Amino acid sequence: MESHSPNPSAGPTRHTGIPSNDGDADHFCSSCAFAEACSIAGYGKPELNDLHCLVEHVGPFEPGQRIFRAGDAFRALFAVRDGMIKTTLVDAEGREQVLGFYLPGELVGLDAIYPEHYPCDAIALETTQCCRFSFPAMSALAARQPKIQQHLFRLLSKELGSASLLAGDHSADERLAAFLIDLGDRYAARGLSGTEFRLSMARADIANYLRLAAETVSRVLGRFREQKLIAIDGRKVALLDTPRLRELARCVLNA
Amino acid sequence: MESHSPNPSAGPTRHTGIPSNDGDADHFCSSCAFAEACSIAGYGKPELNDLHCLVEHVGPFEPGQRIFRAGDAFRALFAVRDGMIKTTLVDAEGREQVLGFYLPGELVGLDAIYPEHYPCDAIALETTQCCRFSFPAMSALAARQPKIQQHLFRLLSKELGSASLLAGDHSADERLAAFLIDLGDRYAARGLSGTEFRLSMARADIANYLRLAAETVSRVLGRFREQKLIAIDGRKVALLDTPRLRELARCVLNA
DNA sequence: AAACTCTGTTGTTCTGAGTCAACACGCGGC
DNA sequence: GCCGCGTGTTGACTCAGAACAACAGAGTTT
Repeated sequence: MESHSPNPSAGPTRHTGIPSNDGDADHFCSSCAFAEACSIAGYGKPELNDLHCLVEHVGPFEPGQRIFRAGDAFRALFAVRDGMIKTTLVDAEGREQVLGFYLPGELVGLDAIYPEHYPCDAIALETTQCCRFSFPAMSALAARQPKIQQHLFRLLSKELGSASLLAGDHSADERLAAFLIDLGDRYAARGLSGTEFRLSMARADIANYLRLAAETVSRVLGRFREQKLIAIDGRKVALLDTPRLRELARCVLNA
Repeated sequence: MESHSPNPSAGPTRHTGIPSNDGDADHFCSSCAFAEACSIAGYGKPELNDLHCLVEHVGPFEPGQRIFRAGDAFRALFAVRDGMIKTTLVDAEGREQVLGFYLPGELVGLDAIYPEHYPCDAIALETTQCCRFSFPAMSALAARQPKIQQHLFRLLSKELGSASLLAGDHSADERLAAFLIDLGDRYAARGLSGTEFRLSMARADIANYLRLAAETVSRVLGRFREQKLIAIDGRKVALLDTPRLRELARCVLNA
């Protein structure tokens, strides 16, 4: 592990309901996957309370710890509050396959609804805290609150659209440019810098996610640096020439 | 076009509601994407009527005709009644990318919910008839009928899971074996033969869908024939050794 | 029946990315 | 300090599949 938290509490801790002393709740909630649903429902109204009552804070999870495992019964969706999660599939031959990376505000577990079991492992990449949304409670609420139902449909459909992107056959350069631009855009949507951020995942994870060899990722990032497209030092990256990167990424990202 | 229907009516025809003389309605509905939702609701009950009232039969569409185009406003989901549909994305460079093939009973358009516009073209590969489900009416019904809401969540989640499959990095042999096995399984789920069926799409479409060159598809199919895994004549294919094919496909298909 | 088009197959060459291997760096433990 | 370990970078070689090209068969058109 690159950085190991000095926090002595090894396992995840659980808080039922919303702690009253949660100072950053408002900040987090404003960029959470359900922010839109909440604001439509109207802060302070009973509907919002309904939504908050089915939420549970879980964590912290230390790097490498699993939030859920492939095969576990599906009970809940998880929104990342802080940190980062990767989801991985282990295929018949035992090879790991990275399906996605989830930033704060994003929702993990939507692909578990149909099989009713999580199809993949969810693994913390950094010290990570989550909101746990009970899915039965969530569906019940969605049935009463059309806006929330609509929101869930949209979240599912959105993930469906982005899943198609990685599927195309693109060069290593295009894939990496798209990866960096996409991460940047997602950080920006969260209100953080979209041009300077930390890659929480190892090069091998990036490579696996993009279906490339780790060596190829190294080489392409090196070339991008030579071409002054990015500055990169370890896991700290800065996008220097977003227009050219976006141009490279265009055929991957745009539908 | 390989086979051109002699049907003189060029454009798609529309029937509002369910024609009373639709002899095969029951047969089709029993294998449609909403069959489960209908049977849960209970045939003959008012809920089923609700569902049927928001359905419209559209078609026939002739091969090459579009059911919807990328960019069209999203109003409805389409279930294939008869024939076959491919969905294709046209990227910035104008290159076509096949996203999926849809058999009778399957639902097209779920990826349009989020963007509120169809992200891709839907093109008939054979003379094709569809059921058109108005999405606003569908959501309204889902809000009243939790089972139907649940069913839609499941359909979305299912498609999300299968989208991950093609994303893996697999050899041409594995991809083609998985493609054939998957098609067979889907035909079988529909009540048709899972080992002998027609490939409605051109080799170039298969290749594009699997992110291979058309020549590679030809060669691999030829090799499969030599190895007596399949018998293939033009677009008619028979799976001769499903166990071995399934073994080949294993790391692609199984999660 | 010749010319054309569309689809599919086969042969040859070429290349992007994988694989194997060596090595550099930072970090924690002894 | 030294060692081991995980992570990342770089170089040399290999290979699966792409690209290019030629051609065959089946329909259509003239």
